[in-house]
Amino acid sequence: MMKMQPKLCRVEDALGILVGKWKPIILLTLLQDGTKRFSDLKRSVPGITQKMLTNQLRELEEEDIITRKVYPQVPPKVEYSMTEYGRSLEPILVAMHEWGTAHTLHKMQKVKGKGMENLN
Amino acid sequence: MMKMQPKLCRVEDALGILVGKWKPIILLTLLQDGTKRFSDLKRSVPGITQKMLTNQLRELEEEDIITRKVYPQVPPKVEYSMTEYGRSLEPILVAMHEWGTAHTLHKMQKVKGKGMENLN
DNA sequence: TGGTATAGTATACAAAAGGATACTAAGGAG
DNA sequence: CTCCTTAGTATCCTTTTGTATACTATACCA
Repeated sequence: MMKMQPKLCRVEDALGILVGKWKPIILLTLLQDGTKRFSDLKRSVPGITQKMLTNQLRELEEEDIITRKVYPQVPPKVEYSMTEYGRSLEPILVAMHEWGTAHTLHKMQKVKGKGMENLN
Repeated sequence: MMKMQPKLCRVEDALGILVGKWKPIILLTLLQDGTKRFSDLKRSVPGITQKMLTNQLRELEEEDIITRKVYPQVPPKVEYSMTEYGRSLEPILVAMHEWGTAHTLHKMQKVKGKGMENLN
C-alpha cells in the first residue's frame, strides 16, 4: 500500500521535468557520456531539430537539471552537463527504463494477439 | 553508471502511459482506493471534465493499465480498477512521488532566491 | 408530468507542443 | 571574396491536448 495521498501528490514535479518528446533521451545521453556540446547532442538525438534541442535544453537548464557553459570562441562552443540535482533523477529514469524493458513482452503479446485473428 | 543505451531507450514506454494532465492522479487514486466508479473518480479528481475523464480512462484501458466493468443498470454503473500490469507501475509512481517530496526544498530555495532580490 | 441520477457523446474552440525552413555572427581556409 | 563552421533566432505552420457546453437514455421518485 502506498503512503501518499493523491491530493498531496508530488508526482507531477518529476513528471513535468521528464515530459517532452526529447528530454528523456537527452538526459540519458548526458548521464552516460557526461559533458557534451550542442552539436554532439544533436548527433546523439537523431531527428531532433535545432529549435527543439535548444528549447528542451533551455527548459532543463531553467529547472536546474543541466548546466550550460559557453566558451567565448568562434565558431561557438557550448557544453552541457547534468547538475547534482539533475543526477538525482537517475533512479526514476532507471525505474522507467526497467519497466519498459520488462514489459516489452506484454506489448508484443497484444500486437501478436491482433495479428492472430487473421490466422485462425 | 547506467547500463542502458539511449538508442535502445525504453523510458518512453512508461512515460507515454503516465503522461496526460490527469493520469497520475487517476492512477494514484485507483491504487489507493481499489475499485471506483466513474462518478467517484470524478469527485476524486477535482476540476476534471467528463470528457477528459472518459478520455484518460479510455487511454489507460487501451494500454491495459485499468479495467472497465459495466453493470447493465439504470442509472448506469461502471467500475474501474487497476490491472495487474497497471499495478506494476507503482514503483515508478512511488519513485516520482519521493523525488518530488525530497526536492520541494530545492524549488523553494529558487523561489526564495528570486524574492530576496527585493529585500537586499 | 417533471425532476433526479449516472455515464457517457458531440461539437466547437483555445492553448500548447512540435516541426520546417530560413537566417545570423565571426573567424579561418582556400 | 566566398564558403565553412557552431550555436543558436525568427517566423510560420500543423498536430496534439485540453476545455466548455450542450445533449442523450432510462428508471425511479414525487
